[in-house]
Amino acid sequence: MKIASVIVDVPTSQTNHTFDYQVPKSLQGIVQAGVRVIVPFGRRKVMGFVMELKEESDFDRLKEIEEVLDLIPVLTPELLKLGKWLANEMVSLYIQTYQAMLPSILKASYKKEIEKLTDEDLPESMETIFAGRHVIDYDEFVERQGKLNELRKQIEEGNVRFQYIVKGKENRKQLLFLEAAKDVTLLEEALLDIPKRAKKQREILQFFIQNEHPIEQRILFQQLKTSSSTLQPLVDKGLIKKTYKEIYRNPYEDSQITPTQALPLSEQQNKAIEPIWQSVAGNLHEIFLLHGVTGSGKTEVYLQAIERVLDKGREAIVLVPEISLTPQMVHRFKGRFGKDVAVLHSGLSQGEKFDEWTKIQRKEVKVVVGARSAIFAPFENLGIIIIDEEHETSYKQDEQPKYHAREVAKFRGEYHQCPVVLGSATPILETYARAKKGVYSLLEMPYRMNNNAMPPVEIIDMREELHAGNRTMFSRRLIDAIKDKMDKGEQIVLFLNRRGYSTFVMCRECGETVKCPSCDIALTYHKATDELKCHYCNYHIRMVHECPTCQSLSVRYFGTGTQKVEEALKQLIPEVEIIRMDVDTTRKKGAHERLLSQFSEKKAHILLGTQMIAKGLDFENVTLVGVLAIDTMLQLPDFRSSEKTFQLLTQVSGRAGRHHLPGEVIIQTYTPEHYSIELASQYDYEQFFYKEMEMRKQFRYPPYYYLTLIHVSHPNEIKAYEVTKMITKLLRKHLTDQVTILGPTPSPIVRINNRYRYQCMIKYKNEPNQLATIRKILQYYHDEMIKNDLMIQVDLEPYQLM
DNA sequence: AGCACGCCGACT
DNA sequence: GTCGGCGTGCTC
Repeated sequence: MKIASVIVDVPTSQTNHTFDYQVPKSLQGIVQAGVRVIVPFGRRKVMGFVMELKEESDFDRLKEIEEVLDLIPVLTPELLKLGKWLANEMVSLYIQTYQAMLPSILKASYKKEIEKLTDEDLPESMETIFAGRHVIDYDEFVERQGKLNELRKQIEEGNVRFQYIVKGKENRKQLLFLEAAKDVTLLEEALLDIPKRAKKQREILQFFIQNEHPIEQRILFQQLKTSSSTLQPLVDKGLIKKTYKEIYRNPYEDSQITPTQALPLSEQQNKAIEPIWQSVAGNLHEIFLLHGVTGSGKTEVYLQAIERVLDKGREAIVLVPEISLTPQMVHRFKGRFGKDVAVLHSGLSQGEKFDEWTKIQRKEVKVVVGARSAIFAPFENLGIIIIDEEHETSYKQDEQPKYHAREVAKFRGEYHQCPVVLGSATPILETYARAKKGVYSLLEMPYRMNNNAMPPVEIIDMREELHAGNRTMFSRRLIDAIKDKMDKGEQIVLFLNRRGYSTFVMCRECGETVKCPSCDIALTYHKATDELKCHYCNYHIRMVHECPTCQSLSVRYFGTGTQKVEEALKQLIPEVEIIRMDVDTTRKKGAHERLLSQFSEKKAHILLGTQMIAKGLDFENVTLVGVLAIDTMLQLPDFRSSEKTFQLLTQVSGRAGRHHLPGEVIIQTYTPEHYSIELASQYDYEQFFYKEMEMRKQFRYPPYYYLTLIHVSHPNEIKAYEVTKMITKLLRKHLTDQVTILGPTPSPIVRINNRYRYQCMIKYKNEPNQLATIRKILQYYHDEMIKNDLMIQVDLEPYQLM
């Protein structure tokens, strides 16, 4: 096996294939499929992944692999295969797909250096840049106006050398430990030789006579109140030696985790778990939909299913939406499986993620709980994959490769012959339809634990409030209910879909709204900073008080954001304590956890927030959930808007009365008759499913048809339009007449960051030519995409039509 | 992507 | 005759 085929880290379609390299003698046996290598590529050096080893190549004059970055492959044979499949399926590049499977810290970093080889002085302009150093950065050379032709001449003359440096960025965290370098008896002898007045030295030595285990230097110094000046003589005498120990960064070090035992299962839990256990026992690949209402005890089913998997010596992946990867959730898994659990989520630093990933790679853990990308955990003996809240949009990656974790889970489940469990109270229509058809096995858990009823939902028609002269954003009913709960010492969750203070700012004289100069979207007023912010790019300006168009002073706020709700509520109920949770208050690391624990310690009456409070939270003292305005969501130009509204309402409602205290839910809306709202208030998923399926059938949407969205953007609107038009034309020409091709249409937000956005959509049932055609189109526009700032993005089975 | 090669106009 | 601009094509 002297030849390796390598996917190189050059993300273009022209290099989207393997390149063969000779494995030099010194690296034979070390280079294997799945390791990262550094290879010469043209004049440069690049990182690459070894796909396979082979004896022969079609290519002569192979170059040699220069360096191997891993001793243990970072990609298992399964992941290599998966990446290949995924890249083809998603029309993305192999290298992008493989990078997406690994912690980002494993991406190579590239540097160019200039090294001075002679003791003689270089030309003066170069000497000033070198400033006495031997090696400088090429980028620094260019930045400081270094002359390239001069550099070239010096290279030719052999006075300087030009080097490409490729490095993995990863480093393992190491700590300095001390241990005895000799036998205890020898140490005792040495103790006699140490002068009496060297008191501290004797103390240190005595410590090691009594403790044979290595100790961290920092801790020893703390304990004995000494420092390295005292230690050094002992090290010099060879009595004590320094060692480095690799440790893992432990993000959960400080939190106390109480071990838990399996809870007795309810009847419905038993019924649901039995088929999963059978599938685990028989090593059968089966896809389950666990359709259980909020509070029905799905997590306990997951935990006990995993227990069986671990008993068989196999491993488990649990995916949770990023947003609900709360400390509460992590504690449940750590409580049950202790040190066998690795946790992966975006709140971790790059280094922490890498450490958790390393534990998986080394098989030091058996269970991984994580967000989307945890689906690529490098386990080799998977026994179950669980996707909780499978309808969550965060399971679809919105960058290349635009994969959905569910599809990856199916691939891995099939590969390992193990069950995949999709859990949700409100599965997305595609999933439920498949379960109904028998493609997935449907497991129903229609009741809450302890037979708690779902909290009753009251719908308040805000139009009537307006007629009755109530111009505030709170219905009289909601205010009364809030006061009532506050009197009883119970807590309230208020949900609003908008952050900021108000949704837009408009001039009453001329009706002009203040818009972002680079995006086609109204700016949002943020009171805390007195700024207008664009939520799509990071544009922000001071609040304007004079209309930019007509110079009148009638600029007013419209719409409602979380900040404004907080303020308005404090005016109505002065004694109320509110914790506000949105992107703005949780930006800082750990803020999320801090706010939640403050609320659970009853430091506030109300938890007010956006999307992020809708999911997974479980506070026993919450008895009222209020939804302030759901209508904005229903009006979104997206075929899933009804479904998303239904899901959100159901989830928010589930936050109330989860324990002993009965709960209630109040939904304020201007469209109380909409079926999503009405059926969500009755907790009737089934009814909603049939109703929504009818709509989907009528308008040719999933699950009846598959969708592909092709999104084109360019700084010039006409160009963006023309390209999109051309693409629709090409599609119509090459695809069968069974498909519907819509477009070109402007995106819901036509301009973001000064780029105009157009799109076209393909609706199809079965279109074998589709991927090949799309690939050809991308090929056709390839040059323009690089040179002309054109962007074409392909999204198969999109989640968002924006 | 990044780099060389090659062709063309400008200028010591 | 040489330098540097950008278009074209290749990288095992």
